[in-house]
Amino acid sequence: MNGDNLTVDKTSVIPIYYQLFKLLEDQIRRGVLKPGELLPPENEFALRYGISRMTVRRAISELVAAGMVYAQQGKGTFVAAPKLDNIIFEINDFNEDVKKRGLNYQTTLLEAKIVKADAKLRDTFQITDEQTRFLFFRTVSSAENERLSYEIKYTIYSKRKPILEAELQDPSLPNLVAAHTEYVPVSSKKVLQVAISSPEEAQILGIPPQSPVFLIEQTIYDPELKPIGWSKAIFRGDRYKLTSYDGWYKNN
Amino acid sequence: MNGDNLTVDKTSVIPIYYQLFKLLEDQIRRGVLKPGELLPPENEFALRYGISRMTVRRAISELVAAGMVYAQQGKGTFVAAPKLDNIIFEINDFNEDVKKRGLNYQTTLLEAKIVKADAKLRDTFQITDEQTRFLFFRTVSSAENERLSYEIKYTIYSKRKPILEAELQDPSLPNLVAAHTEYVPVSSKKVLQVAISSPEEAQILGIPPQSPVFLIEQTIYDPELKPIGWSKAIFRGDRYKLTSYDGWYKNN
DNA sequence: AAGTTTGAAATGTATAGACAATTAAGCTTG
DNA sequence: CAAGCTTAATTGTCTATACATTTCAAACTT
Repeated sequence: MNGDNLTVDKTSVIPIYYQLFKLLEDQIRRGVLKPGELLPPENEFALRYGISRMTVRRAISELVAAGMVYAQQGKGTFVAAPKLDNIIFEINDFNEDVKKRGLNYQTTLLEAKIVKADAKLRDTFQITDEQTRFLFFRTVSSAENERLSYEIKYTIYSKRKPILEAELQDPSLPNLVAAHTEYVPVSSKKVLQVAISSPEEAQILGIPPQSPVFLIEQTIYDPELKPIGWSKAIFRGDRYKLTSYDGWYKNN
Repeated sequence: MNGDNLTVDKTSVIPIYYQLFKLLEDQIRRGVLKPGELLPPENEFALRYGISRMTVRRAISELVAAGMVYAQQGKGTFVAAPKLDNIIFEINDFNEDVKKRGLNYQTTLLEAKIVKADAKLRDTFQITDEQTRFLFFRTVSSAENERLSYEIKYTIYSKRKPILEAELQDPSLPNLVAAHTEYVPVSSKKVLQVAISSPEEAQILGIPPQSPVFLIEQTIYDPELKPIGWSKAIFRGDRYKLTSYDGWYKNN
């Protein structure tokens, strides 16, 4: 019941290395093995469980990959101290957050058109050709008839593909770029700021002007680091908060 | 010069698996191998370079761990599509950000004392004992004589260790918890919000009241998920922005 | 023509063994 | 005693091999 299975089953369909990995992971999560502590040597595990040292190494390397232990040649393998200051989330988490609360969530397309590059756009995309065409999207997401976020997106328009309703299912910037350009998106830069809503944004979101909002700008690049997509998203500060967990929480 | 070394050197001190890993990583980063593409089978690599298949597997498993390829039993190994919507940063990045700009950065201790739990504190720490004592810290960080962030921190005070000037070198919450409690910090929850500065915060930071700020609350837990530390940090919205890169940017 | 079987190709797991590299402790020697 | 040497312990790399599992398509059967 308590998961204290201190053996491995060599006949199980579950790989031996995985059984051993889970066994050790569990002991670390529960604090039986504490940060800084020395693990038994690989050969002892091999002997104790009647398995090959390479199999033991496989289990331990999974722990290393998970950041739960670190090995020092000549010394041994130690339980690591968890990194607790990381904050990890996805841009999508902003919306997942709302969906999780079971609200009726939807994204509406306000506008989609093909535009030529103005000076500002040419600058962000580092191009000089005034004829280059871009796809432009404006969307609003809302829950329970309340508007929560507003987003504008630009991508280079190099395929002549029509804009489909279907792709609004996942109107994320990487997706739009992949669908409408011939470039391969491989890298991305995001800048997260606090801002004060502009009159236009306030009007669209139905909030008082000068309200605090999250502002996320994202730029997407191809392998040559050429910008191929850019977006700016505004999230209502009074409706969104981001929660991030890490470390070795117990999950069982 | 261009890193196009398509061989591995079996006599090098650099491990073979690592050479092969770098070789493939480079081709993926540069777009020679594109997302979705099929890699040659492991046996072909082994034959081509005159190395063992297990060594090839080691190289590929590093690529898998890096999220750059994925393997499907029976089918083959494919180049992955990079995840571009992740936002990853550390709480410390708020300050690193400022330090990077080469500014004279420093953290000042405003107050440090031992307090007994009031009702609100007992609630966040989920305890009933009114006698439990806490360490309380208030710090301000500034650059070029301008105050940028304000932070209050609480940790359970179970060791009788005096508060040292030294530990203000790294006054991060996980650090303080480790130094002053007997609990082992293994897990953490962070909530990031936009807020409007309170009169007190505005006064301390020297900004107009009602200014937009980042608010980060962090709770630190022991293996039993008992809260052992809590902090609230306020960052000036007009001075901080967070930048996050991911995907397969070229780094050479 | 439709369904079934078979087999080749690919990745996944496991083993036993050899040797390299690093560390720390004990020993030797000047 | 200090410096250097030796050795045991431990993790790191690499090989060759065997068999399992999954996928897919070709061959075969009905």
